[in-house]
This record gives sequence, C-alpha cells and structure tokens, in this order.
Amino acid sequence: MKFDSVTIKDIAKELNLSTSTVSRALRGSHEISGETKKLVLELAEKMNYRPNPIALSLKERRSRAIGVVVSEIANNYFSQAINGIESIAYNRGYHVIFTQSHESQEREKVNVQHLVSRSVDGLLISLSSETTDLAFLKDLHEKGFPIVFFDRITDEIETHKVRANNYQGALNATEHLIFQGFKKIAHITNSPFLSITKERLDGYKAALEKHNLTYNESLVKYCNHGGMIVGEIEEAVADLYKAKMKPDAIFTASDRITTVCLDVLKRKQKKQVGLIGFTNTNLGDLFLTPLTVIRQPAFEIGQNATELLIQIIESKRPVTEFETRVLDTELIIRESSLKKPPVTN
Amino acid sequence: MKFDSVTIKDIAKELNLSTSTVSRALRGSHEISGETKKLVLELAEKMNYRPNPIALSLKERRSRAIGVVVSEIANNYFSQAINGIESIAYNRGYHVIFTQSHESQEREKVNVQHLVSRSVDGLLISLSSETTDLAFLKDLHEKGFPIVFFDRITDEIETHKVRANNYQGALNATEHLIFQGFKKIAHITNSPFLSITKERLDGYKAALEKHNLTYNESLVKYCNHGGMIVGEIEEAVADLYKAKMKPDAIFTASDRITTVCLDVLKRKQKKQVGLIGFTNTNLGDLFLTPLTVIRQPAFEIGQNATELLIQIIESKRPVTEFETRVLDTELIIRESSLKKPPVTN
DNA sequence: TTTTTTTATGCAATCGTTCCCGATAACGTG
DNA sequence: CACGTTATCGGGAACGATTGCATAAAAAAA
Repeated sequence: MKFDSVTIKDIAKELNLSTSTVSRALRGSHEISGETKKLVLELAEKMNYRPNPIALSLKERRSRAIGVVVSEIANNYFSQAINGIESIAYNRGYHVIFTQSHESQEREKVNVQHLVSRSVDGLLISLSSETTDLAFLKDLHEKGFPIVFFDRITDEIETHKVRANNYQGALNATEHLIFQGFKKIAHITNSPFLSITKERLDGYKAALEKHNLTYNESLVKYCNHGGMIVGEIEEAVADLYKAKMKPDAIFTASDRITTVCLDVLKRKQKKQVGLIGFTNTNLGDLFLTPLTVIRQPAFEIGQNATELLIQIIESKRPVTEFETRVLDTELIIRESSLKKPPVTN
Repeated sequence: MKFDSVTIKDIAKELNLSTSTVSRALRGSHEISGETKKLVLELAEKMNYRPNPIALSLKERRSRAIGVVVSEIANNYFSQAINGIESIAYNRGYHVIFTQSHESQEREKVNVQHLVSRSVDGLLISLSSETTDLAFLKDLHEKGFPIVFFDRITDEIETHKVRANNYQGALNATEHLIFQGFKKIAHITNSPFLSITKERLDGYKAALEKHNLTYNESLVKYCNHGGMIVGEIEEAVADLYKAKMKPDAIFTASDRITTVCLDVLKRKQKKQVGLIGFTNTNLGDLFLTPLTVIRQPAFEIGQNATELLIQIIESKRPVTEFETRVLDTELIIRESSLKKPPVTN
C-alpha cells in the first residue's frame, strides 16, 4: 500500500505556477509577490501540504534525526536517559531513533551502520559490554561524523563525553559500607572492557585503601555479559561464597546486577549481607530489604549528551575542542546497607 | 558538519562506467558481464559503499521503517513489547522508530504526524490514556495508511489489533482473591477512556457476579493520567479508605499503579490487604511482600502486532479483512494476594 | 557476406525539493 | 530613446538510486 501525499507540484499545477515559485512562496521568499504568496499559502493549507522530509534529507544531506545506541531499553538507567535525550531533541526539532545492542558488539556495529546509512545527523552511544573493537566508530569519527559518548565511554576516541562520577559514587558507597562496620566487601561488576567498570572499581579500591582495608582480588567478580545472563550473576555470588574469604557485604555495579543479586541473596537466605548497588530503580523502598542505591542523574546525562551532540551537528566548522561532562551521583541509604545485629544460627 | 559518503557515482567515475551499469552490477543483474560485475563489486567493497536509503525511500516511496507510539518506554510492559517489535522488524528488514506520548493526547498526535511525515511505512500504536479524539488517526487510516493497534486499542477504527485477554486476566485475578476469602475487593484502574480499562473492569465485575458478590462502584477508582502522577494513585487509595466500605483487597490494573499502590500500602502499614496487579515486572519476588501479578505476554504481543503491520504494508491490494489477536495472560501467585491470619491491633 | 540474435552498456526519466541562473516586464534615469 | 534597476517568475540541474528503452558491438545463423 503506497500512500500519496500532496507535493509542491500539485500546488504548482493547480495554480499554473512553477514549482520554484511555489517553493519560494512557501518559505516566504521576498522575491514572490504578496498576492502569489497568499494564493500559494492558502492552497497549501487547503490541500494540507506537508513538505516531504525524505526529499529534503536527500537535498540537504541531513535528516534532523539523531541515532541512539544503548545496550537495553528495559533498564531503569537507560530509559531515564532516553527521556532526557528526547526532551532536548524535540525542543531542537530533532527526531530520535533508538536502538539496542543487547550488549552485543556485533549488534552494536550493525545498528550504528544502519543509523548512519539512514542518514542520522549524529550518534549518541553508550558502548556494549562486549565491545573491544572500536574501529568502525573511529572511522566514522575521523570522517567527521558527529558522535557523543555517554555513560560507557572510551578513551580511544576524542569527542564530547558525558558520564556520572562513577569513581566518587563507588567510593562513597564503599565507604558507607565501611562506616557501617563491614570489612569484607565484595564487588560484583560489569565487563572489564567498560569504562564504568574501571571507574567504579577504582573508587572501590580507593575507599578500601583510605580505610586501611586490603584489596582482595577474589572479592571482585566480573559479569562479561553485563548481567544479561542471569546465570553469570548467580555464578559470581556462588563463587564469592565458595572462596575462603566470604564477603560480609556486596557492592554491585549495575541495575540488573543489583536486582538479580538481591534475588540470589534472598534465595540463599543471606540476610546479614550488606548490599548497595548502582541502580536507578524507583522501587528501592519496596523490596523485602529496602535497597540502598547509588543513583545516577540519568535524565540529565541524556540531556547533556544531546546538547553537546546538537552543538557539533550544527557547528559550521569542524569541532576540535571537546569536553567531558561529569555529573554527580546520589547515595540513597536504606536498610540493605545497614549493619544488622548478629544472629545465631 | 556534513558527512559525505560513497555514492554509486563515485564508483561509476572511477571505473568509467555509467551509474546504471554500476547499479545493475551491484544488484547482480544478469545483463552485466561477469568481468564488469566483479570489478564493480570489488571496488564497492573497497570503498565501503552503502546504498543511500534516503534516496531509495524517495524513489520507492517507502522507507522500510515503522513507527511506534507508546505511552512510556520506562514501563515493563512496553519495554518488553518493544523488544518483541524489534525482533520481528529486524528480521524483515525494517527499522523501528519509537516515540512516547507520555499519556498525552497532544504529544501522541504530534508524534504520529511526525512519524508519518517522516514517511514511515506503517504505525504501531498503543493509545494514550488521555486520548478521546481519534480523528487524526481515522483520517490516516482512511487514506490507506497502515496502522495496527496493540494493547490499548479502539473500536472506532477497523484494522488489525493485538491485545491480551484482559477480561479473562482480570476475572482470574479477582476470582483468585475471592477464593482466598477476600470479600471487599477494590479495583484501581487506568483512565476510563482506555479499552483495557473496560475489559479489565468487566472481568472484575464478572468474577464478583459469578461468586455472588455485589459490585460496589465506590470500590473502583480511576487514574486519569494512567498513574503518571503519583498523587492520583495515592488519592485513589486514600479515598478507598475514607469510604464506609473499606477494601480488604485491591486489584490494580497497570504496571505503575501496582507498584505505587504497593508503596502506598506499605507506608500506610496496610499489611492485611490482599494485592494483585497487572504488571510485567520481573521483580515481583523481591518485594517486601512478594507480589502476585497478572503477566501479559508483552513480547509476543509486540511480535504479533509487527507481523500484522508488515503484512498490511507489503500487501499488494488494500487490506479489508482485519483480525484481532487475543493472547492469554498468566497469573503468578505470590504472597501478596494470600489471605493472612487476622491480627489484633 | 549479410542478417539476425545475443550481450553488454549507456541515456534519460523519476521521486520531491531547493536554488542558481536567466528571462520578462515595468519603471526610472540621463 | 537607450539603458540600467527592480520585482517576479520559470527553467533546469542537483541530491542518489533504479529501470525501461535504445544502441553498440560481438556472436551466431543464414
């Protein structure tokens, strides 16, 4: 089923004018008489004329659309970030096309190529946890294609970046656990390839060091699929409890890892374990043990990234000065991270 | 910053061929010699040629993109449905453009117009809770534009529709509460304009009737903003407890209403109240009181809707026979809906 | 050798829009 | 009266790709 809409030609024919005249009249050019202009405008209104954005894209070589690649929409952090992106984009007259990598490098690449070939004017991307090869993004960036990274960024490409202060967030979280009296704090985190993983790990280490606790590698577990596979988180927790040094608290590094970990702990009846996690869920209050969280300003991160991207897109000359914006996280303390009185069992 | 990519012309110039020859070689036409074909293919590969879909859209008068309008991505039901939509669309070679109405009729309309002017080939829509005026969709549909409704559908437009069996789901849920011994079952639901609201209300009523409980209007509360405003849910719960007949159980009709209601009940210390709700959260097990839910096959609903839409889009002749697919819900029983032994207080 | 057939390629139109050039007329100026 | 201005408007190329038709050369058949 094709779908015919009114074109500039239809108006031209109807009025016995040329398409150029109609085009100019529509855009209010000064070289069209007021009379003709009025005629054209009225007919256009009457025929419900809408300029064809496809034709415009072809001609102008821009689409007024920006592409977004995230790992998963069904993630509190990303869905909030998306709302931030949308809020800015709409005001500036851009469409937003969202895609999901599902933490797969391959799908990420396909999506990027898809978006680019579809002539988006720029790209907002948060890398998948699998991604190690950035060649395709580098190529694009070197050709002058506007890219802004947010959340999961990379050092390998120099452009605008927006992220949370993961180091400080992790430091605060770990320190909070230490203040509570926990001594053997485990850290279950994302794939080691991700920037956020390193930043959070560094914050975790810094807190330990600051309080004279030794860093123990066996207390750190990586989930290479970013928690997409429930099993890997279960395995991480199991490993933690198999080792000689069993944790008395766990600091988790992502939305999904946190909730799955909560579930595993519940099933394992580990009620004494302190838990704190990076997550943007709004449901922290409702859990069996209300959840202490490090909350990222996801909405604002999305907004900032979008502003920067549009800035590049609309810049007349190539942009060579880039900035990295870092936004603070928020620690919301609830019961899960509090030290419980010992029980006998 | 414009962004030049390789066109068919560049290849033609390089090889001293015409664009037509290159085009045909690229699509493997039999009327191009093997030698030329090979030359073209190799150069195209080397130059990393990608056909310009914008140009194709203009020529073919189709974009191989479908538009989706939902109320809110940050909703378990919709994010799962989106995954279903994406899974089918991807395989069939379609892009998907998601937009959010935020339960606003105005934004819904703007989004639809946006998508249409951007030449999507069809539309997948779940109506906003505010929507009463369907004129703009009717116009579109009458012009032959492919539209499929899912979840929140309408009787006013005759096209393919996909939804859950809300009636049966609500009936089962209510009946389950009745079996548990609850007698004064309240129902907090969405805007009365929505199809799902009526369907679920009818199921609720049917269960009451079946078990000889009288239907009491004061036990039914509507949230006109679909729960987007936390206050309206709080108010609904408060009203319920202000009335003479206080509920001993609550049946909630949406993702957000359910979780907010859980929160309100917790704050109000209403531990004896039975709760059951329509929600697709995966976290039901983790709540203070593990949550009994009616789960919709959101992923499959998304898939079905997409299949039907593509079927219309690719049909040679106007489609006049439409179907409505109804998928069963699943009742997952946990603690929140079980009758607790009475307490003294 | 001539005619026919086959093979391989180019030309040009098309999609909807913009915009660079020209073209025409009315008008003013020296 | 000749020429320059100005105001209006049309012609046509361009954006990137496809495709029906024409055409040239080569091969086959007569």
